[in-house]
Amino acid sequence: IWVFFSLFDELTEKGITPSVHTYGALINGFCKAGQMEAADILVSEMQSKGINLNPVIFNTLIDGFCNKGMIDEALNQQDIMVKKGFKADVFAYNTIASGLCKLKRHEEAKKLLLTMAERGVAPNTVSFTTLIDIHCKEGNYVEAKRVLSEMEKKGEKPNTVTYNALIDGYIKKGKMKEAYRLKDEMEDKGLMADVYTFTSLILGECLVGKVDEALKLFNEMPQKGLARSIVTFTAMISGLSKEGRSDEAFRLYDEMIEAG
RNA sequence: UUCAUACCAACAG
Repeated sequence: IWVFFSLFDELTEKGITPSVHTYGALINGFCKAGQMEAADILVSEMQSKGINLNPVIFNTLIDGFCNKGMIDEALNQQDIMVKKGFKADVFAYNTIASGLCKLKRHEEAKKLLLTMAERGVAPNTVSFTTLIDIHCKEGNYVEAKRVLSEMEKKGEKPNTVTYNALIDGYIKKGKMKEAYRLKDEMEDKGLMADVYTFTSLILGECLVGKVDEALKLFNEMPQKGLARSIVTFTAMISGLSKEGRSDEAFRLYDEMIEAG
């Protein structure tokens, strides 16, 4: 980090002034790495150079603090943003809601997502998807499905992430038929099932003890041009081993290592 | 330049 800052200072001493976007990208990098102190330094630097902060920068900081579980500091940033004359936008709300979710503060997250409209910020696809995901994680796929209809009624289009969140809610409850139905539904809408969709379905089949069905999905992925992730492999491997099929599990393990 | 989805871990029970 200190190497970075000295190089960065050198650049600016040579009269190269980074743009807001450059700062934004750097701040985002530090936020993603959890280096909020470094992000803060860049923000101060921008201000001392008279570069105006924008809502994106604030949202980036809010996300960084949320991912560290520092909701209070995130809210503080939102406060500063508002005091600077920016409105808390849909990104800010979505980010804080998902931050609350990570801390298992589901009720507060739901309340935020349900009241943002009254506060003049229209929920978008991400907002609804977050809400769907919360209901699913609480095991309430019925309510989650209702939110899907609601968002469509309001003209917000569900995307692959929306369906994936919903499908995961169904498989966790062993509702495989309905999960496949949702997959068909998304494909009918031109949304392609991705590695998340398949991994959830594989996990679901394992949970209901249909490991062969899971294997079918697992083998279908490469044929569809989908790369299986480490998560896909571990789900499949643990499904096999729970059924006592350790030889197949080990074979997949080796395959996974070879594939990198 | 910013937000949402899959496996797994921990104290306690």
